[in-house]
Amino acid sequence: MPELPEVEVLARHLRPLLAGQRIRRVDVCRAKVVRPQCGAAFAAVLRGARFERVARRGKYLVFSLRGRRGARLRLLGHLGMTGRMHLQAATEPLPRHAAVVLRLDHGRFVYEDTRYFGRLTLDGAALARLGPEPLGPGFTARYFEQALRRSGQAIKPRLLDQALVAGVGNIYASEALCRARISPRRRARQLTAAECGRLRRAVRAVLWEAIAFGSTVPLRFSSRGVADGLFYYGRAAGTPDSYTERLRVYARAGQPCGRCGTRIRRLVQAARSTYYCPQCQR
DNA sequence: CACCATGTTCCTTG
DNA sequence: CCAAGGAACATGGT
Repeated sequence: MPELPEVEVLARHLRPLLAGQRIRRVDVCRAKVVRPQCGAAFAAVLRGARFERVARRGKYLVFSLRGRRGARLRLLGHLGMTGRMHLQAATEPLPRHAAVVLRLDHGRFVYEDTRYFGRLTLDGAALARLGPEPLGPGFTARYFEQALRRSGQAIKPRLLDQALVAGVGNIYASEALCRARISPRRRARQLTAAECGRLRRAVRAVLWEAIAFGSTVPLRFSSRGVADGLFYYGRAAGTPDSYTERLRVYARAGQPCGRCGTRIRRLVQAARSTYYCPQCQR
């Protein structure tokens, strides 16, 4: 669930639910997802803290809290590939892969992650390494063009570099290149100014539309069942077919391109799948 | 059994 | 030293 749009929708969902809530107790079920590595120290700092703000930066959730002695705390959450966060009643069963549980005054905040690739950390250093927000003012045409000019890497894996632009992942990288009609194999520095401009606009449009889509789906962040509200692969269980059409190329190898009918292809770049239309994207 | 999976970090290769 | 690519991480779905 974890590219920028999914994290943004989650942040909006959690914001009103967490504001003002106090952490009574912290249970670290999987020590490896927590930093500092000592789960006891992590728990001790957060115990008694109160949530003040929930924000997003790239693929990170940023929780601002006030510690029990008044200190400002910043908790970063990264969902890895399979992480989820939701609130549940204290009487509900914990999900199988619960990694960290924050017990609140009423109910609890659960971070679960089947593969445990995600992280919760009190160390904010990761944010300093991120590039500009793609939907923010720092992601200018000039910045993007100059940043791409410095790399001979293929443009698709280049888009996954969080220091170039923060929040684009494997799904939306393919989608943005499709929308901009640029081949994923093109070298970054060989894109023309016009192509850089198209790609920048495509990145923004694809992310913006995904957020808009996610925000209109009634979200139910339950840990079990199919309709858990996160628009994974563009499919929300039990919703009309139009939602399944949301992604133009991702995971559609062999299916006809919606524009020209050519079969969509899958290729592997830097050990990740890329999907594209060989006719439309040159 | 084989292969694939929304991400990041670390190691190797050139 | 640098850039780029691949494996590792851990679990589940098809």
